[in-house]
Amino acid sequence: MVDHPSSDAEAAHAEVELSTVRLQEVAEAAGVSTITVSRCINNPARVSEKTREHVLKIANRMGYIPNRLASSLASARSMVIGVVVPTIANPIHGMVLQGAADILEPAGYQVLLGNSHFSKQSEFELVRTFLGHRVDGILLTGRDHLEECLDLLARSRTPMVEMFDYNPEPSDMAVGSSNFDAGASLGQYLIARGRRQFAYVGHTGLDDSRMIARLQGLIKVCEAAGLAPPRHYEISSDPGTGTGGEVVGTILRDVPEIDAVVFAGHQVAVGAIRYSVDVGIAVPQRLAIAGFGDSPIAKWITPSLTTVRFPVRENGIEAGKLMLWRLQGKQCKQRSIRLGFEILGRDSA
Amino acid sequence: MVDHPSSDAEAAHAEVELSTVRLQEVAEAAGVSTITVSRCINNPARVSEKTREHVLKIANRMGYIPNRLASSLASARSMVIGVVVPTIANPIHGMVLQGAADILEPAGYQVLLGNSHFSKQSEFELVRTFLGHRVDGILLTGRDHLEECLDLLARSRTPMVEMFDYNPEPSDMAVGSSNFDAGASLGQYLIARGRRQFAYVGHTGLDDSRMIARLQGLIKVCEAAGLAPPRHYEISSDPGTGTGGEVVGTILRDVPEIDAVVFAGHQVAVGAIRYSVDVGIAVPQRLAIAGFGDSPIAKWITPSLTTVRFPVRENGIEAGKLMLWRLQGKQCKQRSIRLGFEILGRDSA
DNA sequence: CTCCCTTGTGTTAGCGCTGTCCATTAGCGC
DNA sequence: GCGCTAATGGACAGCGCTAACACAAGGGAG
Repeated sequence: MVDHPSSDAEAAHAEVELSTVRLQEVAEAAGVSTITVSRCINNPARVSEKTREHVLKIANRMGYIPNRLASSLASARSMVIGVVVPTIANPIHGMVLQGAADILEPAGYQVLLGNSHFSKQSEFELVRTFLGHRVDGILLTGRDHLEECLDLLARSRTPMVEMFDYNPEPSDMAVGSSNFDAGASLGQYLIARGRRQFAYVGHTGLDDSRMIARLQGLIKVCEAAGLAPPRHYEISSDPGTGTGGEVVGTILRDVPEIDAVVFAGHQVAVGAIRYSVDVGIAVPQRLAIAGFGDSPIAKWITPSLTTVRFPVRENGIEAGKLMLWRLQGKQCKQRSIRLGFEILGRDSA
Repeated sequence: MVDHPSSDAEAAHAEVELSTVRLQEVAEAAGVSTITVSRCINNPARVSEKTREHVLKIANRMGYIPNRLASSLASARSMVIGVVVPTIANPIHGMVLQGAADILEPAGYQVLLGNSHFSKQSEFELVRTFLGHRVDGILLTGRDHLEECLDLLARSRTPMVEMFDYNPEPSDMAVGSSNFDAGASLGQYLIARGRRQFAYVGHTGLDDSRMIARLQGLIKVCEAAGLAPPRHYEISSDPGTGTGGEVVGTILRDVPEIDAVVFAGHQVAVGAIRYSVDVGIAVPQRLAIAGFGDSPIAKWITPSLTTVRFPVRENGIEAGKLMLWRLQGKQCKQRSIRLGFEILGRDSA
């Protein structure tokens, strides 16, 4: 190990142009080979403590920032996880993402984000892009994907977790609550409280598979209770144009006997409560209103909204953990994690 | 250009193991050099149409996905933008991010996300990490950063946009509304409606500089109107432990003459309205309540919250545009973009 | 004193792609 | 025929890092 009396001056100069500080410069300044510097950073155990300290001190002083592109290329590990959400503007997905990031970042992984805008085609293209970046893993939202997308993922052998929907037979790994069960439980809750004739309102801003699963759960309990199946409506819920409470009017005009409306989401359900109160429909006396998903609005509206709470943040956390397990080569205990949910019985139903 | 009768068979085989399809394989299958394939993808104009079509068809058939790590390393452009937000679980930042992504993704850039959890130190570390990934640009939230962080950014010559706060003298580029002006305008609005004695409640979940700028605007108009400066309170607003409406009680006990409370955020203000209604403080007759930032809850609570709406999504969009301009080498018209805001006068003040 | 194993460090050969420079060809006017 | 330009494609040398192997030194067992 050679002593470099001039190394301080060199370091000061190097700091001016960060881009020029390479592993090799650090190695020269420290009087060791490049691989030793590399090991000091990535595999400290394989270097003697004395060398490590010396090298790291110099690397630090020179303001060395390892080039992860080069490192990833050489090692075939990018330390990046690609995450596809429908839209990050929806706080639900923000919370999932936060949960995942809170697990992945401390482990040294960075999150590459993509918004699919509820398009499976866009999702596929994002997956392609992510694979181009050679991400070490991919987190997808929902269980409904393009065949080609799953194919590509499988062929590329990139670990993948489907979030937000329970899937006992995932194409790789999955974590989420059962939307079917949630629909069934909410239905049971309503039936137990005397409701007999349901409408179900699906809407944009939620992917089809989850919407349908919730409906199917509802259908099942209706059947089991000997009730008519729920009337199925479909609306758009662009935040700008209001949340489509008007559908309540339509429903009651169509089928006056309906005494409970279940909305696929909570925002829309809140809009429906507003509307009903405004036009004088008594909630819950005349009409029960319920939804899926929770938020402060659901709690604070009058009457407050009966809804199903999903453990959103936990979903991201568990997805991150599954991914980490896989990446660290540990034998996965299970490929699919089932999360619960909770019926929040409030005033609207 | 040689004809390869067996190229189809080769392609089928290659598809099995995606990881082995390299530029060179495509080049061989197409009977051209690697650089020609590269140009077909990145610089189509430099290749004759005939060659391009032929090459792209083969690349497609082989399921070739360019390795962006290698490409970035060789070209010194990663097509990745790093974005640091305090927490993506907050829908405000989700919407900003969405705006930015909606501009950047169509231009071929991907977003690498980092959560600083309101810590400037974490922000700095994320910036270091991002620079390690050789991002082409960085978007930060707020105008308050570690000195070292700005230094590093400047030395690395990485384009950077500060979002969410107007800054006429940004260290690189900036976009946002003036929080000082927003505070002043809200103050004027309240004074015009007869309020004379203010309290201002800052809270966690918002960085200091914005909170203080809003307060300073308020102080200015109080002075100008010959009123006493606002009383300054500070609370924590962890979503779990409620939104601290109790501070209203404290304030009125401290200084009963206070007739208007301005909250640094809207969630907390909504909590304060709830509390006031519950304990029988007449809003707005006895006490005006106002906040900054808008959301459905602010509108739907009774009484509805008077607040300041910032153009959140536009913030992200403009930040993305600024970044793109810079990256495309166009002369920036301006380094700092000032966005407006809107006083939403509702029932609470 | 050899053998072998462990520990620490170095050498070599890429990872997959693109910038730069150069070679070839064709088309044109004189 | 010549030189000129423009269009097209190729050879080569890296980008900055690490996996794999090589090698030296030291220590314990036989």
